[in-house]
Amino acid sequence: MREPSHPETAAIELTRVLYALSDPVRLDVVRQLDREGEASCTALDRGRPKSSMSHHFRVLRDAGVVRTRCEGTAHMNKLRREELDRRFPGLLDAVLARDQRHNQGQK
Amino acid sequence: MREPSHPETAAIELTRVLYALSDPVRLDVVRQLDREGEASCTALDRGRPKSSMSHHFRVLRDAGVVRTRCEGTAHMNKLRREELDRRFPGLLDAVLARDQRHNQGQK
DNA sequence: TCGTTAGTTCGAGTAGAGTCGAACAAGCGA
DNA sequence: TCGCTTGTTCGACTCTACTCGAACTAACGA
Repeated sequence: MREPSHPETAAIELTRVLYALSDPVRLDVVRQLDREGEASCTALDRGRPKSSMSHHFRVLRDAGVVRTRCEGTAHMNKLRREELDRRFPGLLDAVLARDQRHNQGQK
Repeated sequence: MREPSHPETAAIELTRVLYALSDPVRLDVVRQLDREGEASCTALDRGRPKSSMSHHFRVLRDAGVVRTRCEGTAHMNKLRREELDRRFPGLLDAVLARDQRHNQGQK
């Protein structure tokens, strides 16, 4: 299991990012990464099967939303914050900020 | 063909909006609406079949991204800008701003 | 080297999208 | 009322996603 491939910043596509973020499970993962910084796949699965999570991480990786780094047997994931901010200024802020308001104010 | 139903502002869901915007055809429609204000379905179809466009407008409507108003036989669509801005501040700006940069800088 | 742990890959099942032609419905003008 | 125009709905097709168990692979420690 060598380091998985990631798109370069310039190759990150808006529609793919939006698509990656449009799934509740993946949005949840992104939220957690935003709060907790870097985390392994298992730490973010909330009890969901490994194979399902592996699928979602792949989508997030391929879209350029997260970067995965191998550390022993664990795969550490983190948001590609700066790169995304540079490429789509304000997008992640809007998605995640809204999220917090949603969690606090509405529920 | 009475006025189609639209979700209330408070009922607009982030994941559905992101999903609606993640399709190139729909994103293109949203771009055009952003530039041109209000427009009929035909004016935005770029030669695509009516049934396909009808599908996309439905997705955009159901997600709360556009509002459709009947005017004679035509259906006029417009972005629900203010409502979206209120519910997800900065989201549409990020999506559309990036869009323009993309169109200008890259193409 | 043998487990153990952490993820990936595969395969199958199910559901949902996008595409498009054809038929339908509604409003308008002649 | 008869067309014409504009969209919607329906049905069929194809493709892709999500889900999850099972098998596999890689790294680490004892």
